[in-house]
Amino acid sequence: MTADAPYAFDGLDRVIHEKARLSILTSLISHPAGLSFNELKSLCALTDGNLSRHVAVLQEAGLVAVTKGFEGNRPHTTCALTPAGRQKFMDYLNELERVLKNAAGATSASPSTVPGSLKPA
Amino acid sequence: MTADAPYAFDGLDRVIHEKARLSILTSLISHPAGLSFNELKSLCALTDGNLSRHVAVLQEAGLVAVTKGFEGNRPHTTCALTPAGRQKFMDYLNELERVLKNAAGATSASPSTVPGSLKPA
DNA sequence: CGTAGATACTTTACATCGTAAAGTTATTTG
DNA sequence: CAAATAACTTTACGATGTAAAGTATCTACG
Repeated sequence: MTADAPYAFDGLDRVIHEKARLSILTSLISHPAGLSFNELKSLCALTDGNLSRHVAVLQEAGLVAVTKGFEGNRPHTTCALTPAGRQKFMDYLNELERVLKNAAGATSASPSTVPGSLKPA
Repeated sequence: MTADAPYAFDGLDRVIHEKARLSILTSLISHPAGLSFNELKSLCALTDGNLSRHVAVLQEAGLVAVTKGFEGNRPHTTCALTPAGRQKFMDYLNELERVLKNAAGATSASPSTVPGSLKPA
């Protein structure tokens, strides 16, 4: 009797669930070789300050690795998913799929539902 | 050239995307006849105050209809999706599916990606 | 040569927001 | 009638997302 809340979605990690960071992570998983600061900026449509902060959060959480170097003589930051980050993101995606299935199941089906009938199927 | 940020996910409405509210909306779409305050509380594993606030937000956004009445002689609040809420939630779910497809596509495929090759497939 | 503008970020500062704790009103129970 | 329970609501605080300003370096122009 501890908790069987079917719609609680505990697996939706806060760090990942945030929209901007979800964008960043999706970009990165699609580009395993990593992406530069500016590439991320345009792919995700984020401002400089915004991206900087979110990347820092992801780095502190150990989800992305940030490499600061120089391209020519200008600073050049590259970001890539860490193995752990990739794993956690996959876990998150699994939970997302669960959300989607839960919701999608109800959307077209069940033309009528009685008030008393909790806990669907 | 205004913006073609493929990973921006503009459709992820803030009001819906929040974890607790996502729980509530998923609960409600699965129970079209509506749910009581307490049913929602246990389905979503939220505290009283928490649920109260989130429901208020959803109501102000026009996504859920809140009906306050009496069951016997105790107050009894019932929540249900509005038609608009249902529509917006469906739109959100579509965007979620896009996120999932974007990410899932990259997870198993593409054993190597060259740094220069942006804009996948 | 110097200065105005661009590039690549970082830092600060504010304002919003989620959450827990306390408060409210009414109603049972001992 | 006092204490406990029920069903919420309000307040208060801390965390967090975002925009604006700041920093440092480099390039182009006159």
